[in-house]
Amino acid sequence: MDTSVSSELDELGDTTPLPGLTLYDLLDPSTSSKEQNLESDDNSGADTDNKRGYVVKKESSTTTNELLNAPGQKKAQTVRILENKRLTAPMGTALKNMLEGSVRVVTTPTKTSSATDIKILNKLQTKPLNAFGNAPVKIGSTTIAAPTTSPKNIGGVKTAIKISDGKVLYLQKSTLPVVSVTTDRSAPTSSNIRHAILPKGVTPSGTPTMKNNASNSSSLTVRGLTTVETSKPTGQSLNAVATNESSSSGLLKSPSADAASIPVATKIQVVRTADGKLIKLNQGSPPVLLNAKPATLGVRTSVSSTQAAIPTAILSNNSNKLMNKPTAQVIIKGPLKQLPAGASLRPVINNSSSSSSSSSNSNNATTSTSSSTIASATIATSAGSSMPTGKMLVQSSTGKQIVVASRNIIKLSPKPSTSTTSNTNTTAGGLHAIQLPGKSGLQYVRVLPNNNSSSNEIKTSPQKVSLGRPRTTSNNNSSTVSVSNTTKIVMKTTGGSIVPLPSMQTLVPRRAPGATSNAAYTKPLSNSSSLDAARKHRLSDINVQLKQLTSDNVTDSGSPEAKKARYVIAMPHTSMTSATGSATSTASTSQKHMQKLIGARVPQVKRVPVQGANMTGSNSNTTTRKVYNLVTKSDANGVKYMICNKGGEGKPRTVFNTTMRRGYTLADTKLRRPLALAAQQARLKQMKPHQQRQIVAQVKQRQLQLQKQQQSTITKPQQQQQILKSTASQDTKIAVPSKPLFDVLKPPQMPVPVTGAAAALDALGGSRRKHCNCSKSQCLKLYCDCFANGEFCQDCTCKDCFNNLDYEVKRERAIRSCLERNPSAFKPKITAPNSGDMRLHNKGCNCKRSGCLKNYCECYEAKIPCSTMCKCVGCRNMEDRPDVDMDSMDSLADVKLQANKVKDLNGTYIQDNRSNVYLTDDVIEATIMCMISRIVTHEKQNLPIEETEREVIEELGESLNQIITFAKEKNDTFHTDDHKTTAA
DNA sequence: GAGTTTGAAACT
DNA sequence: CAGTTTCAAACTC
Repeated sequence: MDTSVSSELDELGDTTPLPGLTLYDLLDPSTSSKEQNLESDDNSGADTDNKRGYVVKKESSTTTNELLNAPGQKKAQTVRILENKRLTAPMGTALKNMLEGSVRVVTTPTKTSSATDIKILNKLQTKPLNAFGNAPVKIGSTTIAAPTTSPKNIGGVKTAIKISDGKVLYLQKSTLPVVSVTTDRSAPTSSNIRHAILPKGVTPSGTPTMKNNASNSSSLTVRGLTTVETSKPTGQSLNAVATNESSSSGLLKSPSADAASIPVATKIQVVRTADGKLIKLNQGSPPVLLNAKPATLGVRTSVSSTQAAIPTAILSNNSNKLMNKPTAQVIIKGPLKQLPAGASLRPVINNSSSSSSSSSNSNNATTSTSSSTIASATIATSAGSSMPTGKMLVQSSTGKQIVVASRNIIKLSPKPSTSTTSNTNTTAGGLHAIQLPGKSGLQYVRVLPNNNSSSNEIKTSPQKVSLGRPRTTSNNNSSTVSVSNTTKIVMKTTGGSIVPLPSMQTLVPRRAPGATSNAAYTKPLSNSSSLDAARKHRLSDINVQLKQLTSDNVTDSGSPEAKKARYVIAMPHTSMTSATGSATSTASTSQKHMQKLIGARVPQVKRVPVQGANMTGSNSNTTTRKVYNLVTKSDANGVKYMICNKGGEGKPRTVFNTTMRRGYTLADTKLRRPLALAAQQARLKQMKPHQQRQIVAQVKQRQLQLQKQQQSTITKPQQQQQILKSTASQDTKIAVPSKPLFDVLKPPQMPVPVTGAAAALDALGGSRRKHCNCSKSQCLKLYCDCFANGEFCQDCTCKDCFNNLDYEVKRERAIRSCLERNPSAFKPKITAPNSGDMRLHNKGCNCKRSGCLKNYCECYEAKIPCSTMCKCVGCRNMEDRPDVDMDSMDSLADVKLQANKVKDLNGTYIQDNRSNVYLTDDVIEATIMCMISRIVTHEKQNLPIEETEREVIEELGESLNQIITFAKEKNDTFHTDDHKTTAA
């Protein structure tokens, strides 16, 4: 399948946004020579947890772009998108669905089967594998099971594993195809046990039931495991983070299973092998092994579980047969069988939930393996020597097997979900829309052919991995991500923003030395080989770091580099914070800070109502549902794009009556209003490829800007505390800046094109503010409004424009330069300190001659009054008052202007100071005294300061009114006298 | 449309 | 940080 944009547009044609599915992670144990460090790490559980995910000891400052462009770079890209978690309006429904965890999975009609598609890029392993029981079980390079029995085994077969909550898991190596792991909260009684057959020493965790195919002699079946703690004598919890995530991650709990019978599913973070090594099963994410989540793995399956639906990783063949399965299965197969030559390399890792699913399209032969089990995964592990290190065999339910590098498997996030319904639909264009429990939107996944033949890895199939994962923070946002071993990714939002993601790393602000809380938004500083860096910079790492961000006990264990986040596309989750009642978001923190900066004064100006502005004060939580279709696409240059289709909220538009100058369009998210996703998609379809790329790149631009902003936002200690506080309450929720990233990523909100400003419409149909006309700045300076707004120049009349994808390097350099000069360069200039507050210019204007009554003035242009932040001279752009209309003020201004322009005898204008006649010292003093009198009166009455302030201002207004009236009268007299004089 | 004005951005 | 220059939009004619 070609990954043309057009086809992707078709995919995007499905308008229903998916719940926050995000590209979560790539499971890459094999590549982690660095992970070996972790494996051998015998540190305490806390340390282990802290270090989780910090696989990379040496960070590379190499930008993603560079990495992606590195020749021969075929590593699967790990991208994490922290989506904006705002709920779509109506919030009630969306939030409810989200909280309930309902997820609907829909597949595109073009494909016979629906499946989240994962492109397997690795070489095919043709070697037969040893039986599972005879060889170490490996996933990737990680050995999850050793052939030898450990002293902990019970009867030489079972291994008792104590989990963090006191449960005991018995891991038993069995020759039987299915191994059961039982968990018992108190004792290894058989009654209250869940079975999973695991090799000794292997402690799978909170993962979907992994059941091998019947054909497989040796397999792992892990059901409903909770966070697993090895029975290491140290007793140190290896999974500190995961322990309390059961509610949020809700991995395995099936709807039918009650809490008593089924332990709360949690995710395994670390597993200790028989040889005593600690194996990191995943990085900060609940998913085990394949990272497949129990509930949600099954596309099209409706999983009803009190626990949150888990992200699903689906490896499916092009037919996507498994997608139609109502069940979510992840099968891990032990021995790898020799694949027949030419055999289809389309592995399917299908996760199906046994829960009550109402999937309408269950065409799959695969059925849920167990009623209670949430999901099963079929994965052929590289058994012993037969399987190359870092490879695993993935077998579909149809029996097809493929050897893949584990790093090419995208790990889905363990998003818990409580809803029980899931629907699957098939959309045209091969796009599969899935709805996950707890998600009100749809996630689209798609199988795309791998066109990159230059990869040194054998491509198993022309498939592309499209994985989405619900975030741990519930949201309505969904994202479809297609990941392939491409060099460049572009994210495109249906909102009209398309961002190239090749240099996602660059989007992450540099991490300040010693900074901890903002580590997630930092990028590595050090330079290293592109290959290593690319591999290192994985979403999983980010996940861990983000998770770490949520922890107050962030330590500096390991190298400082270890904590640097990579490839973070932070998606603020404001909605969830409010939905969950968690702490305030970063944005609110920032707003508070801004409010402090501007002081108590909060102008109540209503002189120029902003049309379309969401002044209802509705929180930003309620609006966003997005679908991020991260589909790699290669252009002529080999640049691949990840299209992020933001649904729900749609393309934002500026609601201003007039066009806004630079900076305003990024401002208040409340000003953005949703645009029908379908309309956006339709517009996008109409776009030409280069236009689409442009838009995609814009998203990146905005991401970069927002990342920078977010970094600066969270640097303040109190803000960090707030973040930590909020995130701590959210368990697995990742602390991300509350300001929705994709609000920023959105195209600037422009006035709805009412007239023939069609030219102002951007490619996505959204109104485009205007077109720049830069001639000397190359559109790479803030002079250029397009650049300043994070947009690419489109249909502009600029000269020598570098503000496009063709000059991305220069562009990014320019962006950095701007940010170096002013970290807030791309921040919104106009923001509202609090919801419902009057917007204010953050920096204030500096007008000298315009009186702030011309569009030269940014405040005036933004239709907001000048504030104390302004340094303007002769400002007349002041707050409006009910009793003083601006017309009067304008009249006064006119009087002044007229008075100042008095022709002398030669006919030239001379300065006339009569305008100052009205504002004598006495008048001013009297006015001030009146105001002071108000203050004194109020103080005596102990009235609120707000009221005092209000009345003082009113007093001032009244005084000005009188002055104006007087001035007008005098002016009339003046003109009359002047006329009489002239006549005389 | 050309020229002027203006103020933010950039520079020194 | 202040002053100057550059720049592009806003404005005027």
